[in-house]
Amino acid sequence: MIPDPGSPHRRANEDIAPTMSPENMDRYSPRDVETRWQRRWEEWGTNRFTLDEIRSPNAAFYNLMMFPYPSAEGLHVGNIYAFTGADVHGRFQRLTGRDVFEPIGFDAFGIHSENFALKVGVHPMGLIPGNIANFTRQLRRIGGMFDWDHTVDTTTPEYYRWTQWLFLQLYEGGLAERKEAPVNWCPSCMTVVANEQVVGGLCERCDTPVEQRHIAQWFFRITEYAERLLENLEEMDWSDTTKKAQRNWIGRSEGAILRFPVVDPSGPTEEGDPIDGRLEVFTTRPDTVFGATYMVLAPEHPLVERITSDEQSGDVAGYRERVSRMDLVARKKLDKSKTGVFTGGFCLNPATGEEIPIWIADYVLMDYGTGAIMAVPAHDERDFEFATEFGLEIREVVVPEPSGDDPGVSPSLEGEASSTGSREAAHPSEPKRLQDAYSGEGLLVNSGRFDGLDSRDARGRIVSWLAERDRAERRINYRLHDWCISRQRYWGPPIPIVYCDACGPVPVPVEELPVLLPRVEDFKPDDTGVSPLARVREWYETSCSECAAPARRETDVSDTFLDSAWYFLRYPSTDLDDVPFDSEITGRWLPVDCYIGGNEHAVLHLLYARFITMALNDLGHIDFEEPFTRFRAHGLIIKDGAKMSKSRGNVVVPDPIIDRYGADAFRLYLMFLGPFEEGGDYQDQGIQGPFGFINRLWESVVPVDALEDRPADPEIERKLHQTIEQITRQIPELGYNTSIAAMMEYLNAVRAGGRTAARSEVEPLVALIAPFCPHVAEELWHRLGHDQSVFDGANWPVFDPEKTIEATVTLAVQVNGKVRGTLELPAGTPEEAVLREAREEPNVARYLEGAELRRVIFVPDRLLNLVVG
RNA sequence: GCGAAAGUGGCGGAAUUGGUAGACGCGCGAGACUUAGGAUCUCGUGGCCCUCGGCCGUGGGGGUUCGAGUCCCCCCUUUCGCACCA
Repeated sequence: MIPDPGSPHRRANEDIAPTMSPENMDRYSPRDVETRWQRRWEEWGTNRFTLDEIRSPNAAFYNLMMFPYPSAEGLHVGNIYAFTGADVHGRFQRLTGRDVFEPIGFDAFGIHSENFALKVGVHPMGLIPGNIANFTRQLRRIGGMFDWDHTVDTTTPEYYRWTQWLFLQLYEGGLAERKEAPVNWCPSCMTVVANEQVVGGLCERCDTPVEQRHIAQWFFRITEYAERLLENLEEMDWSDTTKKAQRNWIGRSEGAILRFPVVDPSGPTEEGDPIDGRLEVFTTRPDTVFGATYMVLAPEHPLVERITSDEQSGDVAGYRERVSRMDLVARKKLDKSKTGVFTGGFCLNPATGEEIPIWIADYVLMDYGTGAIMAVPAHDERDFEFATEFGLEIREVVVPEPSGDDPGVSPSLEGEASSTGSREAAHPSEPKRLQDAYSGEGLLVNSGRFDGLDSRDARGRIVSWLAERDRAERRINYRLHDWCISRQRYWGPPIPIVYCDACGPVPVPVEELPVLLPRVEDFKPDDTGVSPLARVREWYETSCSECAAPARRETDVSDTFLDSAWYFLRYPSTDLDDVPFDSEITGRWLPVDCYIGGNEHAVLHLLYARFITMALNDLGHIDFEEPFTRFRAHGLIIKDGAKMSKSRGNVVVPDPIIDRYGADAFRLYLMFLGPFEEGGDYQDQGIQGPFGFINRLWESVVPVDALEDRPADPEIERKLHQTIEQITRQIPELGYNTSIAAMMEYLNAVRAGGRTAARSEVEPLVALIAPFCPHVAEELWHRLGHDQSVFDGANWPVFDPEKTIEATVTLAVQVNGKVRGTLELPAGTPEEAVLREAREEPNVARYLEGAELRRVIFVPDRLLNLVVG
């Protein structure tokens, strides 16, 4: 290999001093090999980049993996699995000649660290450096191709200064706003938690039931990007499951806003009465509006008080009180029966003109749609249940198409109404009553001029009709909420805002950043609903940058997800301290070519990172709007059929395994135990196979003098080219387990019958194994006489398609679809010749005896199927 | 309840996408070698009948096809998301 003078990688040292004594030179010692090469990579700067020195724009490859939270426990097997899988991909790219930037960092702010610090009674500022040092040691030990000159620690002022800058950019761009909002409050963590961090009504971190509170919070207006976040997914090279998860989370639904004029208890309100305003509902089924027999508001709906009649005000207030006290678990329990109270108020159904009662009930959620619904009990399960409970009218307005070929979706009626009798059954004069809501499509009935229309067609027409009188408009609604980034916590970047009595909220001038997080010994959150920083007067007291009057700092810190929403932009520019990221360097390396991470972040982190990237794009800071060209989620490692956890006692501790078998064997085993994107079951004995493989490879190469200097055996050569072909195809698709199997098969073939390998047979294998086992590959590569790292220069072997072609093939001969024999024949043998050979085969002939050959199916080089009768 | 993914030997998993099911590895069995090792090597290893050979076999039941682990329909189970989203 001729060293590339233009390579940014430093050339190898001339002499490489062996650290082993001659007598143990020939035995594979993972410890010796790995410490030697880790040291050498460090000395040579093999993985370090001067990021403005790449050979050509196409050669740059940004290989990203989700950075870890540096826990006190150290790296767990799941981390190592993920990082190894990503590292294999990066090393492969590099072996094919690309300049690969593979950074790593630490996501060390957040509740996780803070809670741990509280638990052990050590300040997080004292705790994090040790954890990071330990992680760094372990990360080096597993042989990742990390560029240690470009790491990120989100808790350093050098980093969070720019996190604060990012906040200010969004603030200036009108994408950050402060508003009072009902929030989830975790009484145990003493903080607001995002909707996303509430799992089944419980706090994601401590499983405490979450309550509701109303606090002024900072929000990022991610909902304004809902449509773009959704649209871009179409074209992105991400795993389908991740895209689906994002789509579901954004939750687009098409429907309409319908306006229901309020009727004053003392008499009908004039239409368009500006004082009274109008009640709006969101519905995806405007076609059922003729069946809306009552309306329900969320108990927190702002119009409730104005609608409630005097007689009902006691009941309404009591109900609202009860609901507000209720935690979200109880409220969201599905199996509980519907509750609610009548407000005493009425509104007009805009389609029928009838007065319908207005109720409040907690099954209507304030944070979706308009916080109000039109209830169509005949065609919505929840409304049906509610109407049944409170004896409200159920009016059927959609009946299934009379074709009746799909009885499964017909409404079941009491009595013996046939499916074609639904129409009459639905007539108000009929005493028969629906037993279930029918939420399918069908033909409209009881809907005035729209009777007989298909419900799908009726939607648009009814909306247009109501829109003529300004009672409806089309609307697309999203499940996605704005991103609440405030945390009433200590361990995060202070939000860079100052409150001035005269000027209101004033952004901290960029040149004054960072707003340093002060070292506060008492950082325990309390029940006051404000951050511990609000107890540090000398910190929060400041002056307004606009009018110089005394002012007060924002004491909330920002969400950890904000730290991780832009770290990939920082990595290439960590050398620079006057900008968050350099535009030229960013233009060269971003967007990220391949991002690998866990599915647990498939929704939130990825969505936030996409949003921030889009916002920065709109604000003119970067020229791309999607940060991750390709994303793949790795699977989960389980043990004994269950997720590893301390409580189960099935946690695999990596260090002792690496001590015994080496990082290379550990890496190889992890990549071998299942498809990378699906994960797999960790078995303690499993590493034996890959470890043995490395040993056999070692023995096949060492001592190098014993290698035969001859052309590869033709059979072996063919196998080699097939193996290269397969692996070159599979590694980019993360088909690691099968790639490793292919290498094992190849080595088995090389060693079959105890034959001695030729150099040309094993040298390519050393390069092939390099992504998985970088240390041993380097060692063998070096012993084979190369004085440069195997990763410098495009050392990935190239296959010759000609040489993958088999000379002879094994054909299966079937009689009536059952294999009765096989034939070894030259590749490409035509049908007639195969048939002739097949008839010679005794076992085949037996089955053809006395039978009439009716049909012959021939798949070239695969099989021959003889159909006899 | 809704959504997604998946069910293949004792185990982890392969299968060119409709063409010899079980590659590769673990484990297990037998043997070889020995500087006794957590080493290495050889052979065997889905079940049953065992005779060259045959029958059965990819969660269960149907179907399409010369041929189904793969495609279609119904059912069962598991895992993971979401969970009153109008």
